[in-house]
Amino acid sequence: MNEPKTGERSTRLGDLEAAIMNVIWQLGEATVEEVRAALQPERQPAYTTVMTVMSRLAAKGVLAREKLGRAYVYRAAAEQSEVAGSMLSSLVQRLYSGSPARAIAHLIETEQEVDEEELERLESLIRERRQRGSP
Amino acid sequence: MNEPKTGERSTRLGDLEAAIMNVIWQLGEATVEEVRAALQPERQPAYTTVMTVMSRLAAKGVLAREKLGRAYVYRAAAEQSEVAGSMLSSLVQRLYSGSPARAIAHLIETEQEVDEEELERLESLIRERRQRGSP
DNA sequence: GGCTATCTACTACAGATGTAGTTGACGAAT
DNA sequence: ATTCGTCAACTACATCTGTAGTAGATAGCC
Repeated sequence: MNEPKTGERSTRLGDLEAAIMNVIWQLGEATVEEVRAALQPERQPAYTTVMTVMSRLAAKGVLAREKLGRAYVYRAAAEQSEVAGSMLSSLVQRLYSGSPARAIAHLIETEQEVDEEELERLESLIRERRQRGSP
Repeated sequence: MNEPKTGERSTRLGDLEAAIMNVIWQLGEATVEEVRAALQPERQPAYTTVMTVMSRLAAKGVLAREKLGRAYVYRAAAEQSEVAGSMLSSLVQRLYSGSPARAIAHLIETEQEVDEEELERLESLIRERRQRGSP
């Protein structure tokens, strides 16, 4: 007696769940075993653990599954940008109370993996944003 | 029998916890009742709920408390930038697998509260970052 | 000095998540 | 067909978080 479908639940993902979704987004589709193998070596949960979590993700509607032979093949039912975006926005909302600038600043300042190319891309995004104006 | 102190636990905060920390960071210090009053009107949990969560935050070392008269006065034991930063980094790590640029892009593109002034500030941060080079 | 308001401490419980074992079905190998 | 490996389903349990009631201490009021 609840609605499972079309909406977007809060889509709050835990650590393992996020890690699994990441694998799926990267591989396009994968079986439980493939996901398990693709997880960080440090984090190699039991097969059944991965399966349980993936089932739950499917139940939540974030993953879709299809029986292929004996095993299920899982695909993402929600886009990375959608899920990640909503979680990111929500975190910014909660921790930076609606001031994303500080969050962005933190990322620019502290994250390692930002190379020149990306800096340029960000600059052009800023220009675009400015163009768009701030109503 | 575990070590509570100097380290930084994962400092993973839930929704209510984050909301409470936000109030504390803004007010500097506050009692349970003050925090409760300062929470969004939509979200007005019972007094005891706020107290329980604040006690837990104190136990985690994110809040410090001091008895003032009959009530405790709570202060932050961790800085906003520290906690928020680590949670943000961890989320980016988990959901953008170490590619913060996409996360930043998302924020620049979708968040409402980014005004001209902030855009400029971000640009100068990017310039600084470039200066620093990418080791 | 009781009555009442205000606080903290203790206790409880539900939902989400991580973790994993057990069981049973099914298909392959011999 | 017997055995073995693979997989899903079910079950279980621990931890974290949100939520809140109850009990007990205490201070101020009359």
